Amino acid sequence: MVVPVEMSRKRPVSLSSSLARRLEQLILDGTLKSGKPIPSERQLAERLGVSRNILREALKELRGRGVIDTQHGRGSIVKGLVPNLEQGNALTYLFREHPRTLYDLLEVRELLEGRAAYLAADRGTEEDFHRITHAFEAMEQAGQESTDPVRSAQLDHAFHQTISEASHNPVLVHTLQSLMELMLNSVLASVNNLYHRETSKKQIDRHHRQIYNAVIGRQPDWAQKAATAHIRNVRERLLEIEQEEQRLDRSSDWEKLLR
Amino acid sequence: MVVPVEMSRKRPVSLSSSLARRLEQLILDGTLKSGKPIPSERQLAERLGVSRNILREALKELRGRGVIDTQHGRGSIVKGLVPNLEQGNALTYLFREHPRTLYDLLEVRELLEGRAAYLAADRGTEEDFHRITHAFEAMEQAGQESTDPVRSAQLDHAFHQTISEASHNPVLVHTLQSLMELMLNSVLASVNNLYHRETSKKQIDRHHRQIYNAVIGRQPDWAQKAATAHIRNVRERLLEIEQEEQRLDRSSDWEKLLR
DNA sequence: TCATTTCAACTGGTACTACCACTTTGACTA
DNA sequence: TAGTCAAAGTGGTAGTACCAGTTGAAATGA
Repeated sequence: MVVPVEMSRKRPVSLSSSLARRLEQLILDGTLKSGKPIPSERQLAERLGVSRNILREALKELRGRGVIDTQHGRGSIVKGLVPNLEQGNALTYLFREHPRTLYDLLEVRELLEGRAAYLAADRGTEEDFHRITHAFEAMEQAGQESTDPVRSAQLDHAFHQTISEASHNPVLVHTLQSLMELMLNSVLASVNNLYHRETSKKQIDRHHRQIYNAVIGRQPDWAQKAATAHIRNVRERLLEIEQEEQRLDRSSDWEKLLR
Repeated sequence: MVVPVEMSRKRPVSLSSSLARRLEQLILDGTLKSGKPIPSERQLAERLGVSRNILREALKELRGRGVIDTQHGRGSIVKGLVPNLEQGNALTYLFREHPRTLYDLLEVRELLEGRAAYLAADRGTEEDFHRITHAFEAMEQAGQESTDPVRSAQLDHAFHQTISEASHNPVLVHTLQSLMELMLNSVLASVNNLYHRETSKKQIDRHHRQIYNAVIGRQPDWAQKAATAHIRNVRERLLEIEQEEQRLDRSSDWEKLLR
């Protein structure tokens, strides 16, 4: 009921403003995910222990700043923060023209995933670990039952994303997300090839298990090492695949795939 | 073939938002003069024929846009209109109100700059080194002559950018660029503070020289170590500055109490 | 059976009232 | 004269009631 408001600002912070702040923090932490709807005003107001009036003022503030989008009768959705990181245009062009950029991307991703795993092991909460476990088990189970490469890629992505979110670094999360979207949008087909090869699949599964155990076991250094090794492995595999394909079809499978 | 123009206006404008517009118009017309107080909420609400709730939401919008300034128990005054046009991006606010995000960003930047320096030392061409040298010398020279913090920041940025470009990883370059734009647009003032402090400046110059020498000398590991240390140092300095500013805020509160 | 209509239960938008917290002012007191 | 303090003004919150779009599932029609 009574919500303590701590502050050290010049002027006393109004409840509605600090509310807006709290909501933003929730978005940054990933509790409220970009693109997803947020609870209704009545629910939120009750859950946060404030009147709907004041909750509305807070939402108004977020809305004015473009953080959320609201429609009468439907609800509000998170529009996402850090829009400047939508690097779509410039880089999608690059991918079309120079497929090798994929390895450059994986080079960056290797760094970021490693750091994310480190931080996740270091400052992830029990709830984070719960989500990670859930994603991991879903991935393992699907790996035994189904052979659908698309689903595998999705679960893979989900697993890595839960880990990055456990890092509690929103900039890291959003950057990785941007890179992943870029990758999935442009070269999904090639990535899927990985899951068709038994040797690759086994290796990937082993890496995933290493990452998972290290994070859950709160072993930051191991987690980082496992994650970087994982991405590096993916990168090398893709390189092999590409060379193979080039041998088979000199004239570019790539461009067809990327178009 | 004539297409009604206003068909795209699917969403009705909420009363509170249009109210905010009307109030802004009143300010533009001079009815509400800059610096002067505006009528109380109760008066305004009655005069405009709306509920006080909705009037408050409108004021909240103006307040969020920096058009008016409100104090509990006193009232609201017009701060002036059109303060900053490009303020639109939520990031400016985000970084101002959530300083932690800045450290999150620098945490990511530390990784990327380190890797960029490593790669630059490893696979940079002579031409790259030429550009880096050019940028480095310009920075050093300006450091002795001028004390313009803005120019210093620009040259600093240019130096780091030439290095990242020497990494020949476009994804890395682009990601770093995005992060830098984010930072410069939002917290330029704070960053500039760094160049005002002699001790900071000396330390920064030393780090830059270390990075430069390591890259030019083709010492990837040293380059990486120097670059990460550099960014980490910046991060810690900014933390100090922020804490200082918070102390200043509190002391100014004391003055107010004594007066 | 399938397409259509209808309606109930959501959602956000607006109004009104009562009260709390802060600031200013000025009359009253010491 | 200097200090006290209470009233009246201000913005801040809470709560209720109702209006207005949206949705989806049950009821209806062909």
